[in-house]
Amino acid sequence: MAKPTIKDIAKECNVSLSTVSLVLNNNPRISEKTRTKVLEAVARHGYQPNVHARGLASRSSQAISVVVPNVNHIFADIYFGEIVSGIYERASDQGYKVLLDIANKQFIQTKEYLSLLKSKRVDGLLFIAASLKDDYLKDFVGEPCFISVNHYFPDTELNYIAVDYEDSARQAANHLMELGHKKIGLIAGTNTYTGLALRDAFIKECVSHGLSESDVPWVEGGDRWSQEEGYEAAGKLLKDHPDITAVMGGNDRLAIGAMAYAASQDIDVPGQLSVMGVDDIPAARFSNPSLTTVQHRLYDLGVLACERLINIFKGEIGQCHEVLPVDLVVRESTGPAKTA
Amino acid sequence: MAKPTIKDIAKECNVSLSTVSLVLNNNPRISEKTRTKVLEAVARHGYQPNVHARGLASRSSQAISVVVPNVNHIFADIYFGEIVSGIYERASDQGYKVLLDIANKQFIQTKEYLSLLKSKRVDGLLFIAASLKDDYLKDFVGEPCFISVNHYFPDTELNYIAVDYEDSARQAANHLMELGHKKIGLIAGTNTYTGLALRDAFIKECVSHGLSESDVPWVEGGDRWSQEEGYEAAGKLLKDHPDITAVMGGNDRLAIGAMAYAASQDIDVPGQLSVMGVDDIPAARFSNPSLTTVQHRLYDLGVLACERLINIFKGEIGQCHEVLPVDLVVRESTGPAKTA
DNA sequence: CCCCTTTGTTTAATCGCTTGACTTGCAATG
DNA sequence: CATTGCAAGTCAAGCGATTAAACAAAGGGG
Repeated sequence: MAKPTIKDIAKECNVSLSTVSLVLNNNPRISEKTRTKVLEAVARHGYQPNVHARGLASRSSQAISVVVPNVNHIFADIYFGEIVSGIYERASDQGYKVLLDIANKQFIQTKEYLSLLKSKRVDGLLFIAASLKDDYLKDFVGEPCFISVNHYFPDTELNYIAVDYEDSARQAANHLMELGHKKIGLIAGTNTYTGLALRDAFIKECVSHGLSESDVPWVEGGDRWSQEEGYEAAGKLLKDHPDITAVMGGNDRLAIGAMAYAASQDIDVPGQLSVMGVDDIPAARFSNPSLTTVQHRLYDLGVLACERLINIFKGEIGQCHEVLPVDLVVRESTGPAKTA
Repeated sequence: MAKPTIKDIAKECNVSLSTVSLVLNNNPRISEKTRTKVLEAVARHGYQPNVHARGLASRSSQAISVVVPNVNHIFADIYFGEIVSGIYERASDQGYKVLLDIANKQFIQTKEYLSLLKSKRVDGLLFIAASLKDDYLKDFVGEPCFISVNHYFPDTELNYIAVDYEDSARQAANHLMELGHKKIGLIAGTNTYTGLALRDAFIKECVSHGLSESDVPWVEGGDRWSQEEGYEAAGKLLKDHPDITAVMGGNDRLAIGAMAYAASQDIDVPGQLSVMGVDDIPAARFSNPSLTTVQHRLYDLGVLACERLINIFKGEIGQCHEVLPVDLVVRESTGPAKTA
């Protein structure tokens, strides 16, 4: 029989349509006997309920969309892969499918992110790490079926979930200050609010421990948060402020770039210069010297983001403004400040 | 009005349900006048047809699933990102949505890849580069709504589309032989049929130009096709065959690893040893020396894979067994064989 | 002036499932 | 013994579109 329907199963079992449906939805009102009878017939025919009929009647599609930025080679960055994997994990074990969307011009101009919801294609959206200029996300204010992942917009009520960039900054600042560093250069990515938050929190923490703002000079890391940009930025930083004894990178790749610059100038790390980053990407462990950093569990972030979205679907929570703890990971690239 | 339906639009325009539907589906039998009247109402209400109602009635879902292997940090490899981006591009401009699936244990054991089709969740599937042991793909023999991307199974009728690994091998072999190399080491990934095809074609080409099989020793590259594995493999190769003057990597990462090994042993590339790879990943251009390689246009592969699948949906083609041309890219890492 | 096309629109059947309201049979209760 | 309560099912009304087939009006040819 081609494509059996619920009707075929019902007929074969001598029960009504609705009984089959109830069995399939684990309704407790069905006796164990009929239940197994039905399930056997289902297995025998390899029956799969039609997802559209189901979605139409139940007005939910058991699917979410994951939106990633339209960056060239987006997935070259482990960052997204990790989060997406986490999302996929939780989604599939909760019976949700994952749609992939890329926030390209068409997606934004046609407001496809809203169409997806209106057309019931998905029950909700997860936006991964947009940048400062993605203000179209404001369309989602008041819309519960949406969470911004690892990004947030100050002064809005948008749902978000992110790792704690401010605490990352504080832990990093304290680690360096405890090692005696009194003049610390910062390479900051400033095209995201989380990047800005990291920069500001870092400087603030330093100042609150007695350093002055001029003891914490910072330079722009660039939009791609890349190793190459870190290399450049470190050069600028050390040229303008030859007396800094430590460099803090806005992420690990910037930090690794900074170490590469140090190596190119025969500056010993950590002997003459301490360097640290944020994220704990795999490369951080294998760099030479291995990189001290603040670990962000991005896979877990993905898992949790998905979980919160589903929590919202189920009405278990009404909104989501959550921040995940981070951990300092001390490796070889940081050491006591050299005494002048 | 909450969530307008086709009925609301029809009422407002004083036309029937079907008229609106016909307009929405660009049926030419509707007059220009009614068409614009309807479209205006649609725009006014921000109406979006319910995807489930549509799918139920039209028995198609305008969505495809892209299945990637369950590899840790899968997206760390640019490889997949490129193909997926290409697929997304063509899918969205043809009005198809893209579902992301990961071929993990659950996905395979529950035969979810079949359920997706049976439940009409998607109209078709694109499997990206599975490995030798993924024989469950045989379930798709005779199933048109499926294409294996950059991978194929010999002796089956499975649809596939892939870059030309055999020609890659031939071009590489000829490039090295033209430079005078007479003893060439090969680092081969052997956990995919394409990897095996590359290895066999490379050796065959060399032999057909007068080398003997012992002039083309090969070692296993490992399952991850990684730089680290390339480093190891190069060591083994050069230890067992100190007289080789060139190394061919099964992909760029293996080749870059081999170059790293050469550097660690103060072997000059290309002065003492030529090294080349396959793929032309971005890093190939930036390695030192820059890497000679065979370019695989993976983004284009993704675009075409998606196009072929849609061709099949439309009945424009019945099957797909296609191979994409590749191009030799000569850079700095290969040179004339050193004369003994 | 009648019949036949053509063009534009409507009618109505369907797609396959969910779900609140209703039935039935039977054991327990007062 | 009539009544109540409950467990296990069934009924039937949607859900919101698509799409043959039917139909009405307008034009065209003889």
